[in-house]
Amino acid sequence: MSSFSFRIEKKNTLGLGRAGVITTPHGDIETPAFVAVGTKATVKSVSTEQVKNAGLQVVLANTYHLYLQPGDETIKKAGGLHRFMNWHGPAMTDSGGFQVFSLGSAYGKGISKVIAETNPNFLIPERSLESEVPRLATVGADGVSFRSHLDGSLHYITPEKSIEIQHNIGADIIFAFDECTSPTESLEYQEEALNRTHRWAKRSLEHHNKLSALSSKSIALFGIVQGGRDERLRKLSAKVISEMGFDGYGIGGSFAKEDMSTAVKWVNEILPEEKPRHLLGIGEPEDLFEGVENGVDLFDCVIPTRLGRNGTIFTSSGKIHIGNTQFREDFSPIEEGCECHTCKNYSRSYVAHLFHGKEMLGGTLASIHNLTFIAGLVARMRQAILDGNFFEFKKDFLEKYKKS
RNA sequence: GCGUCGGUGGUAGAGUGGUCAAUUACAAGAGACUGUAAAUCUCUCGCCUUCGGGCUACGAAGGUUCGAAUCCUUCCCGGCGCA
Repeated sequence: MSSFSFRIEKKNTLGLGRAGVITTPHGDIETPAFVAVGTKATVKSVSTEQVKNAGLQVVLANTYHLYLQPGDETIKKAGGLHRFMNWHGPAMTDSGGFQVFSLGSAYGKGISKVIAETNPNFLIPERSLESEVPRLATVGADGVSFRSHLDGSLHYITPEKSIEIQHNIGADIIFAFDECTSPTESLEYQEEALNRTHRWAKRSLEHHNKLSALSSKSIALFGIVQGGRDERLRKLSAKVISEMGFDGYGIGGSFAKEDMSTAVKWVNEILPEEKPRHLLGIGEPEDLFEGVENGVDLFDCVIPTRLGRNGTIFTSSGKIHIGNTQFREDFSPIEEGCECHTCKNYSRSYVAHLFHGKEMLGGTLASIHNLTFIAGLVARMRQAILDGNFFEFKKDFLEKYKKS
């Protein structure tokens, strides 16, 4: 009946890493896989054809952003997300849970998904600058109040509402509505928020089942594990969410850089092995290795496109700022031997020129390369697992990548 | 030639006696960015510095003044007008 499934092909002998295949109504995803973020039903500055050619198998859009604009009813009328954005492969939507964080406790404070361990201020509750900036999201018991960043209008999102919007959007995989907490919150708050996320997970699942029963469409729902940086809460969350019976799992939260792999390990040792796991919002090369090694199957991250648009480009020997003086007359490709559209056709000098001239194509070419690089890296990790040499590959790659 | 307006840091362009190494924008240089409030943001941008400050600077040279990018004189250069 359900056209969603996950099959493990091979496991690492050490650690929790595995290679597998997720089947969705819009095709298979070979895992581990990197998911392109297309928040507003577009991977910024890149066409869906270019996304596909860059080797991406899946895209992730955002519930809250699409609800505000153009509206989920519009997407439903258009025939669903796939047709609306002309992406015919597997697609996912995030629930809006991240916006509870980014537009709520993190709003205007310069706090993000991964924080530097060298900034202890961010880890001490109440030390975080009690910003004068009013937050745009406020958590209530039943849901979250959002003040639209587009026009100031007020919107109340409950788990049921998030699921309803996601069904209207119609991706293949959707997420339960959760609360991504700030690492600056106290342990007491983390626990309170976690209990809320668990209640919301249950409500998300119930509403999803209700809507699914009325629909011919097959949509998979992933539950989200939270728990901050606390071992007890992370493990509790993994257990509670596991027992609810989701199709797969998201691992959420804002991490201190050095905590991430530990938290992922705690969680993945508990989550059922036969279901896919998605580490939400993570995508730097070092982090991807840690995730895969610790049993993550899916990653999504804005980093390839955001960095690309801002002029930072991935290469196998580290990141470069393409606008830097040294590239102005460097007529070699971004990365020698790279098969992406950018590297096959343009020089560093040309891309640098586009950035200096503020030409839109610069962001596009850089994004195409970065997407190719990151998706390709995860694909190589997958191959390494299948070939039984994941750890050698990790060592070789990082040695060269971090040298510069 | 006479008259007139003007010459400010890479560029444009503020400032018109002290709070000016000089507002601002652009250019330039560097950095940040991890379920996208982001084609965005931050920092630097005369020279030297033990980061306290020191030195040289607003066409050039003199002068007035306690003090000048700012006032005066002459010169040089440019725009415009009249010859």
